Amino acid sequence: MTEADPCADCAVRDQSLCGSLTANELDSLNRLGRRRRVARGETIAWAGEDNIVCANLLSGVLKLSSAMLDGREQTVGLLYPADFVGQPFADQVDFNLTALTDAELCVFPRQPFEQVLSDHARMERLLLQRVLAALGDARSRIVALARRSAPAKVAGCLLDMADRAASTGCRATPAGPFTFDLPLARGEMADILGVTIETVSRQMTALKRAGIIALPGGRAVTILDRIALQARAG
Amino acid sequence: MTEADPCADCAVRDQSLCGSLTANELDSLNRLGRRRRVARGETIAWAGEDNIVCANLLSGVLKLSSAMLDGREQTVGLLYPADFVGQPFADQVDFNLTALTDAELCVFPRQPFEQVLSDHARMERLLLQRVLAALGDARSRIVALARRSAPAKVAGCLLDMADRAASTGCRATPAGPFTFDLPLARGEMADILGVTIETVSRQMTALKRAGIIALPGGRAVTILDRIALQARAG
DNA sequence: CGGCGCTTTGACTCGAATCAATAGGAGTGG
DNA sequence: CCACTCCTATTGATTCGAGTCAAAGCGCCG
Repeated sequence: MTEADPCADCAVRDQSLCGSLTANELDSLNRLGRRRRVARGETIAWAGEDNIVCANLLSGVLKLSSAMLDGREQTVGLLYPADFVGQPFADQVDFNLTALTDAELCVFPRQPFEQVLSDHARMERLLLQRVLAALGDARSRIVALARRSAPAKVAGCLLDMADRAASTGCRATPAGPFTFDLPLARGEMADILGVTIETVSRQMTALKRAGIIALPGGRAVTILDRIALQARAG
Repeated sequence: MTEADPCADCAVRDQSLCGSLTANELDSLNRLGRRRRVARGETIAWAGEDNIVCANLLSGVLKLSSAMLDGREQTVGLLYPADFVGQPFADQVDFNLTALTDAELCVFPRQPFEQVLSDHARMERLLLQRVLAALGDARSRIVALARRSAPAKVAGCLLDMADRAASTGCRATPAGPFTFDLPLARGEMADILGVTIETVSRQMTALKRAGIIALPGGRAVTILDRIALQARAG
């Protein structure tokens, strides 16, 4: 091979779909995969375009979203490192795919990737399980969007983000104060929760005034009273 | 075989996952499958229960739903004939599964069914494609629930139901008046759309007064002006 | 006929959107 | 270092849509 093994330094080798493959089998994907960096805010694919690629997300956070006619936007899902990105077997892309932070992808052309799926049943099985999990996640999100009040949405979002942050380093005592950086701007939270920026902002200040969270500055959030936050998440 | 081939009279033989199997291969499922009838309103599985079975839906309409603490309910998906029912690989059921109409299922014990998936890659592939489609559907539903007004939700629901009815017999001229039976009571529409019964009722009468639909009685709905209905669906 | 469940309608309330300033904060250039 | 700008976030005043509460109306079946 003229090229160094691109998987050797892969941060998500064991967490991603590739974890189902032996070093040997990985070769077939190796030949297909190309690293790609995207900057915060960059849109990787637009809804309605031809569906060209799939990928593994190596680092960063991506969002899947749908744009309304009136310019508003609704986020339908978030993608984190080791998540699979893309829609196999679809001719067109259904949702915009945008980087919320700087991110790095391992990109595969879609159709050859589908062939790899056919050749590696364990990988297809793993993908099926991930898609089933994503389906469960999307359905839970339906319930939250349709039935929760704005305070509950914001509290729930903060808890989700805190759990996500806790599971990727920066662990602290689960009961005590816990500080982390939101990967989301207010507007992005609003797009996820199906409310306006102003509503998110108001709920955040309400939580701050209630002594449940603190906002030390920047994108940092400190959870002072997790129990109270969970109570508000309904 | 002591038992007559249960697939011989299956109404959805070619539309369901079983369509991927040859008559020979079908034997392995045949041995697992049992027909089950459920009555309108009957709940087949409760969220939180052990996940025992998967199934193909032969006839009728089922809903997947989540119950709120306060007694309200949110429907997260509908299932139609030939749809696959259940969550392979999950230990617990995530959502209540309830019959909206009298229905008939072809039920498989979950774990043996998973083995059949492993043995029949074409079938697993087909399931993957269906789950991907369900994911896209759930995400579209997220957008509709989070961002559409009540009039748009009701109009959109009627169009969905009309399309579904049109594709299963009772076809009429696409432009002219088109009458069909809603499989849903008002309360069920409300649970799907994330609004109250009263709101659904008001929107229906608003559409009737605008001359866009007629309500001939029972569960029948006539679409008089599809264009206007589409306009309201946003 | 009477009761029960579903639907419609009305009056009122309340929560979140909208409209409109104002305030921070990061980066730039004088 | 400070003034300026741009962008995001916060805060306030007001509106509007959908929820809530309450009361009929209707159809169905015993």
